[in-house]
Amino acid sequence: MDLEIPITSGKSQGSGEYFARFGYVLVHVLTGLIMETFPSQSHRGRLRNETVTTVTFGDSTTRNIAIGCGRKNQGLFRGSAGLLGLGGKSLSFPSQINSPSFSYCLVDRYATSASTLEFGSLAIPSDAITVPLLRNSKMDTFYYLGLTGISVGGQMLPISPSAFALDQSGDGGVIVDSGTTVTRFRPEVPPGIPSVAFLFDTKTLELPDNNYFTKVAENVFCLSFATTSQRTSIIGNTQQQGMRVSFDVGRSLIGFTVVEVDKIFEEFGGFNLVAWNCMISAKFQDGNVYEGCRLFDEMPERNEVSWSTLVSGLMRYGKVEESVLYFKKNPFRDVVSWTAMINGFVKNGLNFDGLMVFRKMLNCGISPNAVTFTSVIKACIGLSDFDCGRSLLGLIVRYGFEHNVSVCNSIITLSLRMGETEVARRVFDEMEVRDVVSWTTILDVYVEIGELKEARRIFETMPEKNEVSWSTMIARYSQNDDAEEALKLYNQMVLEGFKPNLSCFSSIISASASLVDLKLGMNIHGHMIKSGMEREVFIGSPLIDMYSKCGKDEDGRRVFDFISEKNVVSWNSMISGYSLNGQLEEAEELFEQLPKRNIVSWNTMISGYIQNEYCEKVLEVFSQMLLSGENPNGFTFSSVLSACASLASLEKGKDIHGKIIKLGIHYGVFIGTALTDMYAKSGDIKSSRKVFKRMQEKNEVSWTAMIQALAENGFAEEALNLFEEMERRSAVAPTELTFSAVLFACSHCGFVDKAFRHFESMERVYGIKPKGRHYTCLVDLLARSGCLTEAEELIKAMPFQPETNAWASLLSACSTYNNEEMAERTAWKLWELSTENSAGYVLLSNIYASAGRWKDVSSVRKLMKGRNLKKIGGCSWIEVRNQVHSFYSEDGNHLRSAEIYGILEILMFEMVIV
DNA sequence: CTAGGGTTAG
Repeated sequence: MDLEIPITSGKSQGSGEYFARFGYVLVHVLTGLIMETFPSQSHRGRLRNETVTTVTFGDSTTRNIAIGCGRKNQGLFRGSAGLLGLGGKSLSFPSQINSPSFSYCLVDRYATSASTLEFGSLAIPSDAITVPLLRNSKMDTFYYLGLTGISVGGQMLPISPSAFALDQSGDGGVIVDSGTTVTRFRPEVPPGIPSVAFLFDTKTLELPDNNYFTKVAENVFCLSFATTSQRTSIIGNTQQQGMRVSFDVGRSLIGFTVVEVDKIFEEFGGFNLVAWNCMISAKFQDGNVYEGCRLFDEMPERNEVSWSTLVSGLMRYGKVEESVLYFKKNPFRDVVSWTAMINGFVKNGLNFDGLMVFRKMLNCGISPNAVTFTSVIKACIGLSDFDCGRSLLGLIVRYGFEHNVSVCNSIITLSLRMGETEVARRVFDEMEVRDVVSWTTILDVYVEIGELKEARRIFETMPEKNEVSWSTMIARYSQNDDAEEALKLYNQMVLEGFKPNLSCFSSIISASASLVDLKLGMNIHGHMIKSGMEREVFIGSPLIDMYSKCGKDEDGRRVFDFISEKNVVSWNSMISGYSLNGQLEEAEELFEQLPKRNIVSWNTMISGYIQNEYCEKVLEVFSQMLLSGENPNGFTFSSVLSACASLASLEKGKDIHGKIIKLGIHYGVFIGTALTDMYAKSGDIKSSRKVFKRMQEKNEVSWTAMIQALAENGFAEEALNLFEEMERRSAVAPTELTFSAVLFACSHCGFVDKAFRHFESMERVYGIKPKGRHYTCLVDLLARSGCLTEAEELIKAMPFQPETNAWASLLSACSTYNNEEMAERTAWKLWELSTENSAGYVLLSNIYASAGRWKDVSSVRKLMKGRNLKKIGGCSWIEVRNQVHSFYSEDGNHLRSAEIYGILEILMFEMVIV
């Protein structure tokens, strides 16, 4: 259905006039039209992402379509469905607002939370998160500015992970379209709910300037951050002064806009003292330190509340010196302001100074209260000064706060940090009144001592939970690699109406990263955006990690660029993300740019080179690292050793081993295993055995490394014995890789029966499904033992596509056992799988040659030539003074090859004589 | 009857 809505004529004229008064133009589209566009029957129960209908608005230049978000009381963010940025800090009015290619839409909040209709744009900015709330007094509805995604030609083109993740979050549909096709992301839309939408177009109409928006945003935001009582207070005040302000906690967190705040100032001569204090507090909560200070300076009179608001506000943003200065000037130094000082120091990590302030306070004759004690206890915990903590207990009793709930809560934490978990439990048990913090703290006690089951039991039975309780459990499951359980809890938490906070997001995005589930990750990313936390460093890194693990390093980069205050962890995550996706150049570039590298940065870069098989680079970076003065740790060494193993560079490996001993680094499982492997790969099996023997702690990887080491160095029986020892000890279970090594060993001894026995036990005893390489081992074993038919049958019986190596092994055995007929068959099979495998051609032609079938030899050669293949010769190399020299058979490419061949002749001559 | 300081997770 096509709908032509002329934007520059007819009905919209009135709208133009209306909005012209505000300095910009909006187009008002009435519900009727919308409901016509989306008749109720047609969209009920339909699937997501379905093209609903074709809508054309306006002419080509003013054509703007958007689709809305959220549905009231549905989805994950109940009551605030579709509200982007609500309660978040990351309000940024994008500079692109003046860019003609972008247009923005204002959408009626309730309309969109009820139905899917909005108007968007042809193009949407990539940082699609900006959402200030505006209240239009004339319409008495709330609006938000929503920027989302883009689709061109009906195809969804998410231009940022933000935009796309927004779609994925499931609690609101978003966007689409170049102007002809609207794609709806909500499965059903309840009919009959009025919708109102506004949009303004940057191409044809003037926009309000940035200042206007910034001002609106700031002030709205400021109030959105205020507590309920702060807002109630402001309303109370303004109402007293005769102004009518509508405010409904149940409906919205946003009470009013800057327009009204300004009006209050203009028409009523400003706030009274209480309202001033509220405004200052709200400014600080919003992170606007400058504005908070300005308001403080400008206010006509101040009381103790104003002063302590300022002092704590400054402390919260790390402005310790300024805060102290103001504290000194403060004429009303009461308990609260002293406590604010103590806590401010503690917040900034200056625990000792906090305690000093406490002492000074006592010296000044000010009596501490319960809040003071909670702060001082925190300082002791921060300092790990448990003697001080103990002496505080006496003071608490003297001032009579031993039954105070908050003080007891702090004592529980103190006891936990002191390692006195039983004391913690006793304090908890003896409390007469417990609050949600008490329960959460005792929950944490069990989580900390690793009694997750007991913690879970407490969690299930505690009388009240808050978001910290949920976070505690979720974080722990996530840390214990139980991502599924973490997610289950997360979903449950959201369903029960709790809003995930920063720390919860951090855990849950790590969990989804470990599941490598992009859709899930984006879903959660969408929640983050809607909570306005997208720019936080704390969730940025796991988010980068998630995108990178899912192969979306570019999206990871967008997240990275978007973090407002990056730290070294963010940089490391991004570097690791790039190398995970093979983008080593980008990783290197970032590594170079990284302002301050830490040990993890170096390790990340090193393991990046390993993953991408640039082993020489590893040693290079490692020496750079030593030069820079950074001390390598266990991770560094195990990576560097594995590089040495790949290079089969015994000299380097020994050198590294020496460094490890010199630095006195403890031989953990990782280093031990890496050493075992390195020595084995470099051919020094004796040292390999020695290291393995000395390892105090061994895991399945260590055992596997040793078994493989023995098998590959011709000690197959010893390898098998070691495996049996491993099975007997049953402390560690063999893995897939262990079995590869074991079968390899069997194959080298010709132990057919043993091999089949182990192979069979894989699934039966250990529940490991055999993979291609295990079958290949068996095929190889059968073929080498001359059981060609059995080998061929095994290949055919494999439950999946056999590896090319399986065919190659068989072919090679056909050659050994002169089975021409099977060789031909096998060679063709091999070529079917891989035309580039030159070994097949060579083998077959050799078989023909030995049978005297010269015609066939030449046809195979021709075939090989026609496919542009060359025989890959065997290659040997030797390491001399840190340089690897490699040689092929009859190779004359080496710079000093004349000399080399000369020496070789002398050697040969001497060998003959001896 | 409204305004300032605090405890739990990461």
